Order: sequence, then C-alpha cells, then structure tokens
Amino acid sequence: MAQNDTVTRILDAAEVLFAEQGFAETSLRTITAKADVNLAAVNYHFGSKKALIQAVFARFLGPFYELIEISLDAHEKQYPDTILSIEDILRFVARAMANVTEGDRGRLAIFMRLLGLAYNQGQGHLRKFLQTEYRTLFRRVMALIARATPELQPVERYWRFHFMLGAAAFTLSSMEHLRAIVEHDFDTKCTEEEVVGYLLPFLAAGIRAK
Amino acid sequence: MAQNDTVTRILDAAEVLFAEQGFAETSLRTITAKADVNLAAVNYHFGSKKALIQAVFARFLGPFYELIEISLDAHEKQYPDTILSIEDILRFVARAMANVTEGDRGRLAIFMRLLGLAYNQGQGHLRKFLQTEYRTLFRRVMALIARATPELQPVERYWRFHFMLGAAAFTLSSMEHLRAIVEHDFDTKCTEEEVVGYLLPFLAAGIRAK
DNA sequence: GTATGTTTGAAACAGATGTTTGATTTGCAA
DNA sequence: TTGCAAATCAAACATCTGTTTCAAACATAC
Repeated sequence: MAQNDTVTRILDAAEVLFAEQGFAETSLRTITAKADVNLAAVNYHFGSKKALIQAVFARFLGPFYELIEISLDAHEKQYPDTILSIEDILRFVARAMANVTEGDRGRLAIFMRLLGLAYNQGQGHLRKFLQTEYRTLFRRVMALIARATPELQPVERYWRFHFMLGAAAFTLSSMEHLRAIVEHDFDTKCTEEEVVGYLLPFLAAGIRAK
Repeated sequence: MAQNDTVTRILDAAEVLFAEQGFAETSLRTITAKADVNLAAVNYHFGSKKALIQAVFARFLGPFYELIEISLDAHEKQYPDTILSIEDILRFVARAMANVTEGDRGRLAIFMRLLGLAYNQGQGHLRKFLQTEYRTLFRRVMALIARATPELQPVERYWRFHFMLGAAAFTLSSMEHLRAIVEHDFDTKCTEEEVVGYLLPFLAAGIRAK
C-alpha cells in the first residue's frame, strides 16, 4: 500500500496548504515537501495540479454527499410527507458536515474555506466542477427549502439561499482567525459547535425575514 | 499629467483583473498589457506588486471611508442622541458604497470581491492592512450596531456581525455569476439595487434573530 | 529467483513570474 | 533653446512554476 500512503499524504498536505494559502499560492514543491514525497509523485498519481485540487474536493464532498443523502432518505422513509422546517434542514446539513470532518477539529474550517475559494477563485472551473458533480444534491436541498418557505418568491428564495451560503462559508472559513479575535477582545473561547450554534438561528431568521 | 494617467490606467486594469482572477493569478504582464503601459511602470510607480494591491484597495476604501464618516457625522449632528435601527445602519453603509461605485455599474461587485479575497487570501497581510487602516470606522459601526441590538450578548453580536459581512461579501462578489443563473433559471433580470434590496432585510432579520 | 509492472527518485525542461537595469524619450522650468 | 528631472521603454535578470524524463528501487506473480 505504498502508493496509497503517498496519495493520502499528498491529499492531507494539499488540503491544509490550499486552505491556508489558496490554490495558486500553493506550489507543488511546498505540498510534496510537507507530504515528504517526491515532487513527481503529484503528476504521477493525479496527472496535474488541477486534478489534485479536484481530488482534494472529491475526498471531502464524496462522503458528505453520501451521508446527507442517506440521512435524508432515512428521514423521509420514517416520516413520509412531513415538511422539514428551515432549522431541521440546516441541522441535517450541519450534522453531515460535522460527521465528515469529525476527529479533525479545524477540518470544518478547511472545508468551508475550500468551498469559498472554489466559488471565488479563478475563472470558476472549480465552481463548474462542483455544480455539475453535485447538482442533484443541490436541487434536493433547494426543494426542501422551497417547501419550508412557501411564502417566498422563487427569485428571492434563491438569493436568500446564497446569502445563507455566504454567511456560512465566509465565517466558518475564517473561524480560527475570528475565534482568536474573540478570545482577545472578549476573553472568551468559542468552540466550533458554539459558532455553528450562533450561525443556524441567524440563517433561519434571515431566510424567513419579514 | 502623463504619469497620473499611467497610474490611473494601471489601477483601473488591476482592479478589474484582480476581481476577476484573484491576486496571485493575475500577473503584472497581464495588468500592464490591459492598461497599455510598460511592464516596468508598476514597479516604478508603486514599488512592488504587493504595494499595487494595497493601492487598489486604498482607492476604494479612502472615498468610502470619508463618505460614510461624513454622512454619519451629519446625521448625528442633525438628530443627536437618536438610536439608529439596524436597517438605518445598513442603509448608511449601502448608500456610501453605492455612491463610491456610482457610474461604474459592476464596481460594487469588484469592491466586495476584493474585500472577500482580502479576507481569505494568503497569510492575511491584506486583512491586517485593512484592519489597522480602518479600525476607527469599524469600531464606530460596531458601536452603532451595539446600540441597535442591546439585547444581544457582545460575543454573539460579534459573530452575527461577521455573518452579515460574509453574506454580503460572498453574494455581492459573485453577483454577475449569480445574476446570470437567475436570468437562466427564472427568466428574470435582477439589478444591483434589487439584490441589495433582497439582502438588507435578510441581514436585519438575521442579526436580531430570536 | 527471475521476470513484470508499479512506484519512487534526482535531474532537467520550458515557460512564466516579479523585479532591475540602463538607455531613451518626454515635459517643463530657467 | 538649453538643462534636468521625471517617465517610458526594451531587454535582461534571477527565481519559481508545473511538467517530463528516465534510471533505480520496489512489489508481486510465476
């Protein structure tokens, strides 16, 4: 399992470095040095840097995708025809994310930071990769939100969905930094769970404003 | 005024390209080509690429800073001891931004995208630049928000403030792209003003959730 | 143990990057 | 017009980038 070990070590190093510095700012030499692996290994195992970036995402999103699909399926089977509230939906998403990043505290921040980068970085080849790869999940969540907010016009609901996404991606991706400020300014520590606990009511109230 | 023209053309080209592609992804050669200016001009007029990035920000934030300070001063002088609501505060900020970016539609998106990049990019040398340079404005706005939300604990208010910032920065910076999707999926066009009109109630409801 | 295919390794590749140089042109004051 | 500083230009600089190469080391099946 030598090659598997090499692949894993590259992905581990890359995911941390990408989140810390961005994609363009992180060189393959930095990654391979941190992974203690030969430079050529990236191109041998992944083919290119671009493919490595997508592999980093796939390792995150694959399990997340499966987990949330499974839990939604289970819930719909157990309670058919129930309409989930916004809070319920958000809790499903949050729990799936927590499960995917469990063990490694701080990995949630990496996840969200990568997501934010993917949305904002470059010509959006990553955004397209994500949107085509996870279109069905996206549609499913959107449909749930639509049933939870029947009073909203579709366009406004669409925008409010992205307001939620933005609030989550932006803050959770800068979590370490923001938490450090909280600790300095308010002399209080915040756990990841507490921050998410602050976040969900904000999002829920926002999406059904007015 | 030859050098002034060169400086302006570089800043114009850089602000667009940075917003489109990010900082690291945009080379000085691309910038100077778009600006129709010699490559060496950047280092001659600004000293370095890093300094150019900060200059791009300064050209945005300087006028914004002055404008919002002036309008807040004027309001406090005319209506002393009145407590601004969240909606009022947000409207002040939004109006200052609209004025700063007026004329160039789409410049609001560039502004927000640069802001988001600055928050997420690299080791955060830009974030530090912003925070030290505009600390007083930040504190003033935070104090206004505190008076508008006396029921909130300081820590939760701090987080909710950044939730708002994230929702705004994330969505407004991807506005072109998101608007294109809206046009395709819902067969409706959204103006910048409409998006901001959707955003502010969302933020206001979020910050005083529960 | 030999042969076969896979994985690593050091080195080199071609190209792009930010920056510097030194000659040349420009704009303006004396 | 002359003189001089400021601004422009083409070229070169050193360094870093992703990628490729090919020999060596490795594992595995016969």
